[in-house]
Amino acid sequence: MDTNYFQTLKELNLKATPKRLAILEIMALKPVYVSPEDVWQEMRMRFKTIGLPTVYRNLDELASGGVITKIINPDRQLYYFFCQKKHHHHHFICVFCHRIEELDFCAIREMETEFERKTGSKILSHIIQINGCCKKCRKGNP
Amino acid sequence: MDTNYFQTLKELNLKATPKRLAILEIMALKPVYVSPEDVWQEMRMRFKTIGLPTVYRNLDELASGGVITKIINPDRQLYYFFCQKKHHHHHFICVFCHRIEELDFCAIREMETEFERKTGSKILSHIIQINGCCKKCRKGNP
DNA sequence: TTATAAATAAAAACCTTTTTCATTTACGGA
DNA sequence: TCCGTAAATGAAAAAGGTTTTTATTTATAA
Ligand SMILES: [Mn+2]
Ligand SMILES: [Mn+2]
Ligand SMILES: [Zn+2]
Ligand SMILES: [Zn+2]
Repeated sequence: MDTNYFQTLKELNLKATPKRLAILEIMALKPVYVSPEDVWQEMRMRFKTIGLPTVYRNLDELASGGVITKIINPDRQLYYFFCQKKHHHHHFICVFCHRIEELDFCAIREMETEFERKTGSKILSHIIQINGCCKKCRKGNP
Repeated sequence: MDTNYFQTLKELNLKATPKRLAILEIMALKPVYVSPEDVWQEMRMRFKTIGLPTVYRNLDELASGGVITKIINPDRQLYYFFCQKKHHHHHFICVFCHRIEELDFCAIREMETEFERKTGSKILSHIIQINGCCKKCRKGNP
């Protein structure tokens, strides 16, 4: 894991502010996905003044830069996770404790049973969704 | 496609109100996923009084009953779709026009290229996420 | 050290979704 | 068919997460 967050921020053309560095440190340590509110709570222990909008903005910027990843949760709120894996992969998320297991495979049904046996987890549902731009919309979009 | 929506509602122990029937009719015709607001706009053409909360409530009930399906959209708002397929399957969604293609396969990477070639769509991203309850949380949950 | 653009705090605004509650409606049983 | 009752609805307000606005502060390149 790369811990030169100053460098990380420079590469995104973002100023290396103490608060940004702290957000990266906080995120990198967590084996769970977190809400902006979660991050804010931790930030408040480190800084006497830290606004929630600052946390929202920074998390959004870091996600746009690909440093952290947005996590889809059934509650449709914002969550982020600092992935260790850099190649294409997916996640098992626990919607109760927010713990994440990073997965290397991509097909689903076939391995559900084996996955449950190996990890002791109970799979409640899975999401597979392909997002894109249909034929009609390609005329004038991405 | 089953169009006996009166029967559909009875099976869910829901009263067959004109508004519920209209919502089902509206949903069943659409090849796109829709927001509660979208449905409300159509309902307003059919009823002089129709509250947005009624639309939200009914869509939620229908989704709980498995009649319609929640669609995950990157904007994290509520969307629903009336699936034609009844077995386990997934969707290609166009985030521009909300058109949906119902898919029969489950693995992803392998077929992206073929899918794009066949349909003329451009896949921008895909979501695979397994939701569940981890080993630790199973002690006291689902 | 200084100039400048970028980042921030605080407050308010925003917007989707949910709740509350009084009124109306569907419908099973008389 | 008529009633009684639980369910459904409309209107209004509230909730709650997220974003915008603006004045001030800060990082950093020159
Ligand atoms: Mn990951
Ligand atoms: Mn479908
Ligand atoms: Zn499209
Ligand atoms: Zn868990």
